[in-house]
Amino acid sequence: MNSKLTALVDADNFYVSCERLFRPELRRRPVAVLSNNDGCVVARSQEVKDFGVKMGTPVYQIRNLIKSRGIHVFSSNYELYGDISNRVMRVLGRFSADREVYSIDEAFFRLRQDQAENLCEQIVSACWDWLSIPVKIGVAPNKTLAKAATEIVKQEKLSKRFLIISRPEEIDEILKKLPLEEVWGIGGRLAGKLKRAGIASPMALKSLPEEYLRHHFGVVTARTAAELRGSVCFDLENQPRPQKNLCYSRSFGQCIDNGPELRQAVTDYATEAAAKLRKQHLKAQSVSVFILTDRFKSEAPQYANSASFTLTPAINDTLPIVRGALKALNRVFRNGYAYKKCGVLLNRLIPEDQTQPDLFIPENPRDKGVSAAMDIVNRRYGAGSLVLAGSGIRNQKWRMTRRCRSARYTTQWSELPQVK
DNA sequence: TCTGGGGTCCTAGGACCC
DNA sequence: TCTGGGGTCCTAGGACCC
Repeated sequence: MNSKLTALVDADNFYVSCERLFRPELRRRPVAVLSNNDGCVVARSQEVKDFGVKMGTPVYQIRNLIKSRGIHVFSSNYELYGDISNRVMRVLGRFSADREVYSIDEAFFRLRQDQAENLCEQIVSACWDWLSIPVKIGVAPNKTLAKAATEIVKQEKLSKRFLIISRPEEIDEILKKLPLEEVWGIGGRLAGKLKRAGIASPMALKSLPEEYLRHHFGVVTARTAAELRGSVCFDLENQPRPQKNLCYSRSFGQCIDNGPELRQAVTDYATEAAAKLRKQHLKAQSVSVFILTDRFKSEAPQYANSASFTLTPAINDTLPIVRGALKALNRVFRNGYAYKKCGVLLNRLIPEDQTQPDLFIPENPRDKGVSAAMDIVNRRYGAGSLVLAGSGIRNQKWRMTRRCRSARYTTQWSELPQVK
Protein backbone atom coordinates (compact mmCIF):
# COMPACT_ATOMS: atom_id res chain seq x y z
CA MET A 1 0.00 0.00 0.00
CA ASN A 2 3.07 2.22 0.22
CA SER A 3 3.97 2.08 -3.43
CA LYS A 4 4.98 5.36 -5.01
CA LEU A 5 2.69 7.24 -7.33
CA THR A 6 3.25 10.23 -9.62
CA ALA A 7 1.22 13.39 -9.17
CA LEU A 8 0.78 16.26 -11.60
CA VAL A 9 -0.18 19.64 -10.14
CA ASP A 10 -1.65 21.93 -12.80
CA ALA A 11 -2.74 25.51 -12.18
CA ASP A 12 -6.18 26.39 -13.60
CA ASN A 13 -6.03 28.78 -16.58
CA PHE A 14 -2.76 29.99 -15.12
CA TYR A 15 -2.31 33.36 -16.86
CA VAL A 16 -5.92 34.23 -16.15
CA SER A 17 -5.49 33.28 -12.50
CA CYS A 18 -2.43 35.54 -12.31
CA GLU A 19 -4.41 38.47 -13.71
CA ARG A 20 -7.28 37.80 -11.31
CA LEU A 21 -4.89 37.75 -8.38
CA PHE A 22 -4.67 41.54 -8.44
CA ARG A 23 -8.15 42.07 -9.84
CA PRO A 24 -10.32 39.85 -7.61
CA GLU A 25 -13.46 41.49 -8.97
CA LEU A 26 -12.78 39.51 -12.16
CA ARG A 27 -13.04 36.12 -10.43
CA ARG A 28 -16.32 35.02 -11.93
CA ARG A 29 -16.08 37.20 -15.01
CA PRO A 30 -14.90 36.06 -18.45
CA VAL A 31 -11.18 36.82 -18.86
CA ALA A 32 -8.79 36.14 -21.76
CA VAL A 33 -5.03 36.66 -22.06
CA LEU A 34 -3.51 37.39 -25.47
CA SER A 35 -0.24 36.44 -27.14
CA ASN A 36 2.43 38.98 -28.06
CA ASN A 37 1.23 41.74 -30.36
CA ASP A 38 -2.23 41.01 -28.95
CA GLY A 39 -2.63 38.48 -31.75
CA CYS A 40 -4.22 35.28 -30.40
CA VAL A 41 -5.98 34.09 -27.29
CA VAL A 42 -3.50 32.03 -25.25
CA ALA A 43 -5.37 31.67 -21.96
CA ARG A 44 -9.09 31.58 -21.23
CA SER A 45 -11.08 31.57 -18.04
CA GLN A 46 -13.70 28.83 -17.75
CA GLU A 47 -16.38 31.36 -18.74
CA VAL A 48 -14.54 32.12 -21.99
CA LYS A 49 -14.04 28.40 -22.71
CA ASP A 50 -17.78 27.96 -22.22
CA PHE A 51 -18.39 30.57 -24.94
CA GLY A 52 -16.59 28.16 -27.27
CA VAL A 53 -13.41 30.21 -27.73
CA LYS A 54 -10.57 27.83 -28.64
CA MET A 55 -6.93 28.11 -27.64
CA GLY A 56 -5.03 30.15 -30.23
CA THR A 57 -8.06 31.87 -31.76
CA PRO A 58 -7.05 35.12 -33.51
CA VAL A 59 -8.47 38.05 -31.57
CA TYR A 60 -9.99 39.73 -34.63
CA GLN A 61 -12.27 36.72 -35.09
CA ILE A 62 -13.92 37.22 -31.71
CA ARG A 63 -14.11 41.01 -31.53
CA ASN A 64 -17.89 40.89 -31.44
CA LEU A 65 -17.96 38.25 -28.75
CA ILE A 66 -15.53 40.25 -26.61
CA LYS A 67 -17.84 43.23 -26.83
CA SER A 68 -21.16 41.47 -26.45
CA ARG A 69 -20.10 39.22 -23.58
CA GLY A 70 -17.91 41.77 -21.85
CA ILE A 71 -14.77 39.61 -21.93
CA HIS A 72 -11.91 41.24 -20.05
CA VAL A 73 -8.84 41.11 -22.25
CA PHE A 74 -5.22 41.35 -21.13
CA SER A 75 -2.00 41.50 -23.14
CA SER A 76 0.43 38.87 -21.84
CA ASN A 77 2.53 39.97 -18.89
CA TYR A 78 5.26 37.34 -18.69
CA GLU A 79 7.15 39.11 -15.93
CA LEU A 80 4.12 38.73 -13.69
CA TYR A 81 3.39 35.12 -14.67
CA GLY A 82 7.01 34.08 -14.24
CA ASP A 83 7.18 35.57 -10.79
CA ILE A 84 3.89 34.01 -9.63
CA SER A 85 5.05 30.68 -11.09
CA ASN A 86 8.20 30.80 -8.95
CA ARG A 87 6.07 31.39 -5.88
CA VAL A 88 3.79 28.46 -6.70
CA MET A 89 6.80 26.17 -7.22
CA ARG A 90 8.26 27.26 -3.89
CA VAL A 91 5.01 26.38 -2.15
CA LEU A 92 4.94 22.98 -3.86
CA GLY A 93 8.55 22.42 -2.83
CA ARG A 94 7.47 22.52 0.83
CA PHE A 95 5.49 19.31 0.30
CA SER A 96 8.15 17.27 -1.45
CA ALA A 97 11.69 17.69 -2.65
CA ASP A 98 11.00 14.88 -5.12
CA ARG A 99 9.49 17.31 -7.56
CA GLU A 100 9.97 18.29 -11.20
CA VAL A 101 9.03 21.75 -12.43
CA TYR A 102 7.61 20.78 -15.79
CA SER A 103 6.33 24.08 -17.16
CA ILE A 104 5.32 27.54 -16.01
CA ASP A 105 2.14 26.12 -14.48
CA GLU A 106 2.78 22.41 -13.89
CA ALA A 107 4.91 20.26 -11.61
CA PHE A 108 5.29 16.51 -11.15
CA PHE A 109 5.76 14.85 -7.75
CA ARG A 110 6.44 11.40 -6.41
CA LEU A 111 4.33 10.58 -3.40
CA ARG A 112 3.41 7.55 -1.31
CA GLN A 113 0.07 6.03 -2.12
CA ASP A 114 -1.11 6.06 1.50
CA GLN A 115 -0.40 9.79 1.74
CA ALA A 116 -1.79 10.83 -1.63
CA GLU A 117 -5.25 11.91 -0.55
CA ASN A 118 -4.00 13.94 2.38
CA LEU A 119 -1.21 15.63 0.42
CA CYS A 120 -3.49 16.58 -2.46
CA GLU A 121 -5.88 18.28 -0.07
CA GLN A 122 -3.04 20.20 1.57
CA ILE A 123 -1.52 21.31 -1.74
CA VAL A 124 -4.83 22.53 -3.13
CA SER A 125 -5.49 24.53 0.05
CA ALA A 126 -1.99 25.97 0.28
CA CYS A 127 -1.96 27.24 -3.31
CA TRP A 128 -5.33 28.86 -2.87
CA ASP A 129 -4.92 30.22 0.68
CA TRP A 130 -1.39 31.55 0.27
CA LEU A 131 -1.34 32.61 -3.39
CA SER A 132 -4.96 32.68 -4.60
CA ILE A 133 -3.93 30.29 -7.37
CA PRO A 134 -6.39 27.43 -7.95
CA VAL A 135 -4.77 24.11 -8.90
CA LYS A 136 -5.94 20.65 -9.92
CA ILE A 137 -4.06 17.40 -9.34
CA GLY A 138 -3.99 14.00 -11.04
CA VAL A 139 -2.28 11.08 -9.30
CA ALA A 140 -1.43 7.80 -11.03
CA PRO A 141 1.34 5.20 -11.43
CA ASN A 142 3.28 7.26 -13.98
CA LYS A 143 3.47 10.64 -15.71
CA THR A 144 1.32 9.80 -18.73
CA LEU A 145 -1.49 8.49 -16.53
CA ALA A 146 -1.13 11.39 -14.07
CA LYS A 147 -1.60 13.73 -17.04
CA ALA A 148 -4.65 11.75 -18.11
CA ALA A 149 -6.11 11.91 -14.60
CA THR A 150 -5.59 15.68 -14.50
CA GLU A 151 -7.31 15.99 -17.85
CA ILE A 152 -10.33 14.14 -16.50
CA VAL A 153 -10.47 16.34 -13.37
CA LYS A 154 -10.52 19.37 -15.65
CA GLN A 155 -13.10 18.02 -18.08
CA GLU A 156 -15.55 16.63 -15.59
CA LYS A 157 -15.62 19.47 -13.07
CA LEU A 158 -15.48 16.94 -10.21
CA SER A 159 -16.42 18.02 -6.71
CA LYS A 160 -12.84 17.42 -5.58
CA ARG A 161 -9.95 19.20 -7.24
CA PHE A 162 -7.93 16.00 -7.53
CA LEU A 163 -8.24 12.44 -8.77
CA ILE A 164 -6.18 9.45 -7.66
CA ILE A 165 -6.11 6.36 -9.86
CA SER A 166 -4.01 3.30 -9.16
CA ARG A 167 -6.00 0.09 -9.74
CA PRO A 168 -6.13 -1.23 -13.34
CA GLU A 169 -9.90 -0.90 -13.51
CA GLU A 170 -9.70 2.74 -12.37
CA ILE A 171 -7.09 3.41 -15.04
CA ASP A 172 -9.19 1.83 -17.78
CA GLU A 173 -12.20 3.81 -16.66
CA ILE A 174 -10.48 7.15 -17.28
CA LEU A 175 -8.74 5.96 -20.47
CA LYS A 176 -12.16 5.14 -21.91
CA LYS A 177 -13.19 8.76 -21.40
CA LEU A 178 -10.02 10.31 -22.83
CA PRO A 179 -9.84 11.28 -26.52
CA LEU A 180 -6.70 9.90 -28.21
CA GLU A 181 -5.25 13.33 -28.97
CA GLU A 182 -5.47 14.25 -25.27
CA VAL A 183 -2.92 11.57 -24.38
CA TRP A 184 0.36 13.24 -23.38
CA GLY A 185 2.76 12.78 -26.30
CA ILE A 186 0.06 12.15 -28.94
CA GLY A 187 -0.52 15.37 -30.84
CA GLY A 188 -2.89 16.09 -33.68
CA ARG A 189 -0.74 14.66 -36.46
CA LEU A 190 0.15 11.46 -34.68
CA ALA A 191 -3.48 10.97 -33.62
CA GLY A 192 -4.50 11.29 -37.28
CA LYS A 193 -1.87 8.79 -38.37
CA LEU A 194 -2.90 6.34 -35.63
CA LYS A 195 -6.56 6.67 -36.54
CA ARG A 196 -5.82 5.99 -40.19
CA ALA A 197 -4.16 2.79 -38.99
CA GLY A 198 -7.34 1.89 -37.11
CA ILE A 199 -6.07 2.90 -33.67
CA ALA A 200 -8.76 5.29 -32.50
CA SER A 201 -8.58 5.36 -28.69
CA PRO A 202 -6.13 5.18 -25.78
CA MET A 203 -7.47 1.71 -24.96
CA ALA A 204 -6.69 0.54 -28.51
CA LEU A 205 -3.23 2.09 -28.36
CA LYS A 206 -2.29 0.38 -25.12
CA SER A 207 -3.32 -3.05 -26.40
CA LEU A 208 -0.84 -3.06 -29.29
CA PRO A 209 2.50 -4.88 -29.22
CA GLU A 210 5.56 -2.80 -28.43
CA GLU A 211 7.46 -3.96 -31.53
CA TYR A 212 4.66 -2.95 -33.88
CA LEU A 213 4.34 0.55 -32.39
CA ARG A 214 8.09 1.11 -32.34
CA HIS A 215 8.38 0.14 -35.97
CA HIS A 216 5.45 2.13 -37.33
CA PHE A 217 5.16 5.09 -34.95
CA GLY A 218 8.56 5.47 -33.29
CA VAL A 219 10.04 4.81 -29.92
CA VAL A 220 8.23 7.65 -28.12
CA THR A 221 4.78 6.35 -29.06
CA ALA A 222 5.80 2.84 -27.96
CA ARG A 223 6.83 4.25 -24.57
CA THR A 224 3.62 6.23 -24.27
CA ALA A 225 1.63 3.03 -24.86
CA ALA A 226 3.71 1.24 -22.21
CA GLU A 227 2.87 4.00 -19.73
CA LEU A 228 -0.82 3.64 -20.57
CA ARG A 229 -0.39 -0.01 -19.51
CA GLY A 230 1.04 1.17 -16.19
CA SER A 231 4.83 0.81 -16.58
CA VAL A 232 7.12 3.73 -15.82
CA CYS A 233 9.11 4.93 -18.85
CA PHE A 234 9.47 8.65 -18.20
CA ASP A 235 11.30 9.36 -14.95
CA LEU A 236 10.91 12.36 -12.75
CA GLU A 237 13.66 14.88 -13.50
CA ASN A 238 14.49 16.72 -10.30
CA GLN A 239 17.51 18.43 -11.81
CA PRO A 240 16.73 20.69 -14.73
CA ARG A 241 18.72 19.54 -17.73
CA PRO A 242 21.27 21.99 -19.09
CA GLN A 243 19.68 24.05 -21.83
CA LYS A 244 21.05 23.46 -25.33
CA ASN A 245 19.60 26.35 -27.32
CA LEU A 246 18.12 29.71 -26.54
CA CYS A 247 15.90 31.76 -28.78
CA TYR A 248 14.56 35.30 -28.77
CA SER A 249 12.04 35.91 -31.52
CA ARG A 250 9.06 38.19 -32.00
CA SER A 251 6.59 39.08 -34.70
CA PHE A 252 6.80 42.73 -35.62
CA GLY A 253 4.14 45.28 -34.71
CA GLN A 254 4.16 46.26 -38.40
CA CYS A 255 5.87 44.62 -41.38
CA ILE A 256 9.36 45.80 -42.34
CA ASP A 257 10.63 45.97 -45.90
CA ASN A 258 14.08 47.47 -45.52
CA GLY A 259 17.49 46.44 -44.24
CA PRO A 260 18.15 49.24 -41.74
CA GLU A 261 14.99 48.59 -39.74
CA LEU A 262 15.58 44.85 -39.83
CA ARG A 263 19.07 45.49 -38.47
CA GLN A 264 17.51 47.42 -35.60
CA ALA A 265 15.24 44.52 -34.72
CA VAL A 266 18.05 41.97 -34.96
CA THR A 267 20.28 44.18 -32.81
CA ASP A 268 17.54 44.43 -30.20
CA TYR A 269 16.72 40.71 -30.21
CA ALA A 270 20.39 39.70 -30.07
CA THR A 271 20.87 42.07 -27.13
CA GLU A 272 17.98 40.41 -25.30
CA ALA A 273 19.21 36.92 -26.15
CA ALA A 274 22.72 37.72 -24.87
CA ALA A 275 21.28 39.06 -21.60
CA LYS A 276 19.26 35.85 -21.13
CA LEU A 277 22.39 33.83 -21.79
CA ARG A 278 24.38 35.65 -19.08
CA LYS A 279 21.52 35.36 -16.63
CA GLN A 280 21.74 31.60 -16.97
CA HIS A 281 25.55 31.61 -16.78
CA LEU A 282 25.90 30.05 -20.22
CA LYS A 283 27.96 30.78 -23.31
CA ALA A 284 27.06 30.12 -26.92
CA GLN A 285 29.21 28.61 -29.66
CA SER A 286 27.12 29.96 -32.50
CA VAL A 287 24.45 32.52 -33.23
CA SER A 288 21.85 32.25 -35.96
CA VAL A 289 19.24 34.57 -37.35
CA PHE A 290 16.03 33.76 -39.19
CA ILE A 291 13.68 36.12 -41.03
CA LEU A 292 10.18 35.40 -42.32
CA THR A 293 7.50 37.16 -44.36
CA ASP A 294 3.84 37.05 -43.30
CA ARG A 295 2.59 33.54 -44.11
CA PHE A 296 -1.03 34.65 -43.77
CA LYS A 297 -0.68 37.13 -46.62
CA SER A 298 -0.76 34.56 -49.37
CA GLU A 299 -0.91 37.19 -52.12
CA ALA A 300 2.38 38.80 -51.03
CA PRO A 301 5.70 37.23 -52.12
CA GLN A 302 6.93 34.81 -49.47
CA TYR A 303 10.47 34.31 -48.28
CA ALA A 304 12.08 32.63 -45.29
CA ASN A 305 15.72 31.97 -44.59
CA SER A 306 18.25 31.59 -41.83
CA ALA A 307 22.01 31.69 -41.43
CA SER A 308 24.40 31.14 -38.59
CA PHE A 309 27.73 32.49 -37.50
CA THR A 310 30.24 30.57 -35.41
CA LEU A 311 31.44 32.19 -32.21
CA THR A 312 35.00 31.23 -31.29
CA PRO A 313 35.66 31.00 -28.50
CA ALA A 314 32.24 30.49 -26.92
CA ILE A 315 30.95 33.80 -25.65
CA ASN A 316 28.08 35.58 -23.90
CA ASP A 317 28.89 39.27 -24.41
CA THR A 318 26.38 41.50 -26.11
CA LEU A 319 28.65 43.25 -28.62
CA PRO A 320 30.22 40.21 -30.34
CA ILE A 321 26.87 38.38 -30.34
CA VAL A 322 25.16 41.36 -32.00
CA ARG A 323 27.99 41.61 -34.55
CA GLY A 324 27.66 37.90 -35.35
CA ALA A 325 23.89 38.18 -35.67
CA LEU A 326 24.17 41.12 -38.06
CA LYS A 327 26.66 39.22 -40.22
CA ALA A 328 24.21 36.31 -40.37
CA LEU A 329 21.39 38.73 -41.26
CA ASN A 330 23.44 40.16 -44.14
CA ARG A 331 23.66 36.72 -45.66
CA VAL A 332 19.89 36.14 -45.76
CA PHE A 333 18.37 39.59 -46.26
CA ARG A 334 16.76 40.17 -49.67
CA ASN A 335 15.12 43.36 -50.85
CA GLY A 336 11.58 43.28 -52.09
CA TYR A 337 9.85 41.43 -49.26
CA ALA A 338 7.69 42.57 -46.35
CA TYR A 339 9.12 40.84 -43.27
CA LYS A 340 6.82 39.98 -40.37
CA LYS A 341 9.09 38.21 -37.95
CA CYS A 342 12.69 37.54 -37.10
CA GLY A 343 14.53 35.68 -34.39
CA VAL A 344 17.97 35.23 -32.91
CA LEU A 345 19.02 31.78 -31.75
CA LEU A 346 22.02 30.98 -29.62
CA ASN A 347 23.18 27.43 -30.18
CA ARG A 348 25.45 24.80 -28.63
CA LEU A 349 25.30 26.37 -25.19
CA ILE A 350 27.84 25.45 -22.54
CA PRO A 351 28.19 26.46 -18.90
CA GLU A 352 30.18 29.64 -18.44
CA ASP A 353 32.71 27.99 -16.15
CA GLN A 354 33.42 25.09 -18.50
CA THR A 355 34.55 27.11 -21.49
CA GLN A 356 38.06 26.88 -22.85
CA PRO A 357 39.85 30.16 -23.27
CA ASP A 358 41.33 30.55 -26.73
CA LEU A 359 45.09 30.92 -26.78
CA PHE A 360 45.05 33.23 -29.78
CA ILE A 361 41.85 35.20 -29.23
CA PRO A 362 41.94 36.67 -25.73
CA GLU A 363 38.70 37.79 -24.13
CA ASN A 364 37.96 41.43 -24.77
CA PRO A 365 37.73 43.32 -21.46
CA ARG A 366 35.80 46.12 -23.17
CA ASP A 367 33.08 43.70 -24.31
CA LYS A 368 32.89 42.28 -20.79
CA GLY A 369 32.55 45.79 -19.34
CA VAL A 370 29.75 46.74 -21.72
CA SER A 371 27.81 43.57 -20.87
CA ALA A 372 28.27 44.09 -17.14
CA ALA A 373 27.15 47.71 -17.34
CA MET A 374 24.04 46.79 -19.33
CA ASP A 375 23.11 44.07 -16.86
CA ILE A 376 23.51 46.35 -13.84
CA VAL A 377 21.59 49.27 -15.31
CA ASN A 378 18.79 47.12 -16.72
CA ARG A 379 18.38 45.21 -13.47
CA ARG A 380 18.20 48.41 -11.48
CA TYR A 381 16.11 50.60 -13.77
CA GLY A 382 14.12 47.97 -15.61
CA ALA A 383 14.63 45.99 -18.82
CA GLY A 384 15.39 48.13 -21.85
CA SER A 385 16.81 51.08 -19.90
CA LEU A 386 20.27 50.74 -21.44
CA VAL A 387 20.32 49.51 -25.04
CA LEU A 388 22.59 49.70 -28.06
CA ALA A 389 22.05 52.71 -30.32
CA GLY A 390 21.82 50.23 -33.20
CA SER A 391 18.36 49.18 -31.99
CA GLY A 392 17.02 52.62 -32.84
CA ILE A 393 15.37 55.06 -30.50
CA ARG A 394 11.99 56.05 -31.85
CA ASN A 395 9.51 55.00 -34.51
CA GLN A 396 10.38 51.34 -34.06
CA LYS A 397 7.72 49.88 -36.32
CA TRP A 398 8.92 46.40 -35.50
CA ARG A 399 8.40 46.67 -31.76
CA MET A 400 5.46 44.59 -30.59
CA THR A 401 2.28 46.15 -29.35
CA ARG A 402 0.76 45.32 -25.98
CA ARG A 403 -2.24 47.53 -25.67
CA CYS A 404 -3.80 46.02 -22.56
CA ARG A 405 -0.97 44.87 -20.36
CA SER A 406 -1.57 44.80 -16.63
CA ALA A 407 0.99 46.25 -14.23
CA ARG A 408 4.11 44.26 -13.33
CA TYR A 409 2.78 44.18 -9.77
CA THR A 410 5.48 42.01 -8.26
CA THR A 411 8.60 42.79 -10.27
CA GLN A 412 8.66 46.59 -10.66
CA TRP A 413 8.71 48.89 -7.64
CA SER A 414 6.97 51.59 -9.62
CA GLU A 415 4.06 49.26 -10.39
CA LEU A 416 3.34 47.89 -6.94
CA PRO A 417 -0.37 47.63 -6.25
CA GLN A 418 -1.57 50.39 -3.94
CA VAL A 419 -3.93 49.95 -1.03
CA LYS A 420 -6.02 52.99 -0.34
C1' DT B 1 -6.34 46.08 -40.36
C1' DC B 2 -5.81 41.99 -37.13
C1' DT B 3 -3.09 34.99 -36.82
C1' DG B 4 2.52 33.77 -30.39
C1' DG B 5 6.90 32.25 -28.41
C1' DG B 6 10.24 29.02 -26.59
C1' DG B 7 11.70 24.73 -25.98
C1' DT B 8 12.83 19.23 -26.56
C1' DC B 9 13.53 14.79 -28.81
C1' DC B 10 13.68 11.46 -32.68
C1' DT B 11 14.70 9.98 -37.29
C1' DA B 12 16.57 9.66 -41.78
C1' DG B 13 20.12 10.55 -44.70
C1' DG B 14 24.60 12.14 -45.99
C1' DA B 15 29.52 12.76 -45.02
C1' DC B 16 33.33 10.73 -43.43
C1' DC B 17 36.44 7.32 -41.51
C1' DC B 18 38.78 2.89 -41.19
C1' DT C 1 32.23 -10.85 -65.12
C1' DC C 2 33.80 -8.83 -60.74
C1' DT C 3 32.91 -2.93 -57.16
C1' DG C 4 32.47 -4.01 -48.75
C1' DG C 5 30.81 -3.18 -44.39
C1' DG C 6 30.24 -1.01 -40.24
C1' DG C 7 30.54 2.69 -37.35
C1' DT C 8 30.11 7.78 -35.87
C1' DC C 9 28.84 12.44 -36.34
C1' DC C 10 26.12 16.12 -38.01
C1' DT C 11 22.07 18.33 -39.80
C1' DA C 12 17.43 19.23 -41.34
C1' DG C 13 12.90 18.32 -40.78
C1' DG C 14 9.10 16.80 -38.30
C1' DA C 15 6.82 15.68 -34.33
C1' DC C 16 5.68 16.83 -29.59
C1' DC C 17 5.07 19.90 -25.25
C1' DC C 18 3.31 24.25 -22.64
